[in-house]
Amino acid sequence: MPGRPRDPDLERRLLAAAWSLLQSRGYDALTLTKVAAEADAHRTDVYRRWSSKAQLVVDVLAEHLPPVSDRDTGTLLGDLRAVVHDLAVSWSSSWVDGLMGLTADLHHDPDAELAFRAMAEGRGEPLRNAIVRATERGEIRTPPDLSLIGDLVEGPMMHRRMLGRQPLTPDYLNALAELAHGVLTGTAVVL
Amino acid sequence: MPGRPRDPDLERRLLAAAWSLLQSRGYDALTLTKVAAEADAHRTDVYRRWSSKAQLVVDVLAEHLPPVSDRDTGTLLGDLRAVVHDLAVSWSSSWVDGLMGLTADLHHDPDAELAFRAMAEGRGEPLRNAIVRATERGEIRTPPDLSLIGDLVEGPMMHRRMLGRQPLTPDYLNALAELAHGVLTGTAVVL
DNA sequence: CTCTTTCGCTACAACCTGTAGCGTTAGGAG
DNA sequence: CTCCTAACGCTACAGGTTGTAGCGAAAGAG
Repeated sequence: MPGRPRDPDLERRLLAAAWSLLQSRGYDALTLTKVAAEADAHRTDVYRRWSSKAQLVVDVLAEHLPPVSDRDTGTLLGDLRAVVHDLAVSWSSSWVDGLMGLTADLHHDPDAELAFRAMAEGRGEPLRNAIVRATERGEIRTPPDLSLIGDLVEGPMMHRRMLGRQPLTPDYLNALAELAHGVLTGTAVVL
Repeated sequence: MPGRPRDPDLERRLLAAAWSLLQSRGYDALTLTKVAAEADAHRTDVYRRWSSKAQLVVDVLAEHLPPVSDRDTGTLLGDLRAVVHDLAVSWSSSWVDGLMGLTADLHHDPDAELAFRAMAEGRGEPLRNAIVRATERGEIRTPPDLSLIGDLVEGPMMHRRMLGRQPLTPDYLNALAELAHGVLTGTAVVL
């Protein structure tokens, strides 16, 4: 390919600047103008790489989101507790405030939405794997509706953080894990 | 109070214009400039009444959100189904897309956030009342964590609509109602 | 060495926001 | 009926963001 190659350092600086601004000011206050300024670059450099603020932020999140563990604890309940805990770390971060703004933008940005969904999908894999393991172990009889379970695990914490703006306490997360466990195994849930 | 009284018709026109724009274009595309234009008024008229776009939209929503029924069906499960169904109507509306943008703005708008929370709080009352009735009926032994139950009922549908962007089917809603019923009564949930 | 693409930089039109200021007007207070 | 005050109609401004365009200069690929 002829032509001057892209400067990888410039890209790195822009991503770092975006991440920094995302943490300190939040998504809404994050501006491509400010990103460029913080990266000591030009606004046009940002537009040359990302077609929108949402695209940029999705890339930034994919790079910095704390991972969801996928280790086998030996029991379904243990796995669920691990997954719930790791998801809660992300939902407890200060920048989740901005997640609302991001998902709002995704509605007019099909490409960014696709990238975002791919990322979200990947973060749901540990939960699905835990269910597969539990099924092989015999802890689960009938195969569950994975989509519903996903909503069930992440939905309440999303609701609590975004609308209720309350913290996710260990007790709360434990209740969530036991709830999912009860639903998956068909046993009574005692909270 | 001396002085020229406010024009109630002007207020009505502005609210109607905002509601119209909110439905057709969504929250993000809604602009105080456009609201004023659509209402055949001046931008300053909007600023004189609401201090921000979020405040205006909260007022609009309070006026137009479909209500949540609070009637006694005779059984906890029936009440839960009714409440879940009514909540789902709101979460299925097209403008929920804009809810993300609104809640994003609420973060820098304490007054609007307060008004929004008051509204959200009110919409949670039918659920709480249903639990009270079920407790008096003897369907519920130990008083549940109302906050958790609220997250449990509304969280999954919020998650499904906002992140998954999937529809809320009758089966899905029924599963949600039975889930809440199982948790409240301490019985096994069979989905 | 040449050619192509990126880069640095400036500039532009378009839009929205929030505030200010001005006469004008309507209606309550007296 | 006459004040007097606040709302109204309207214009204007400063500040910010967006997206795009264009240019010469630089850096590698071929």
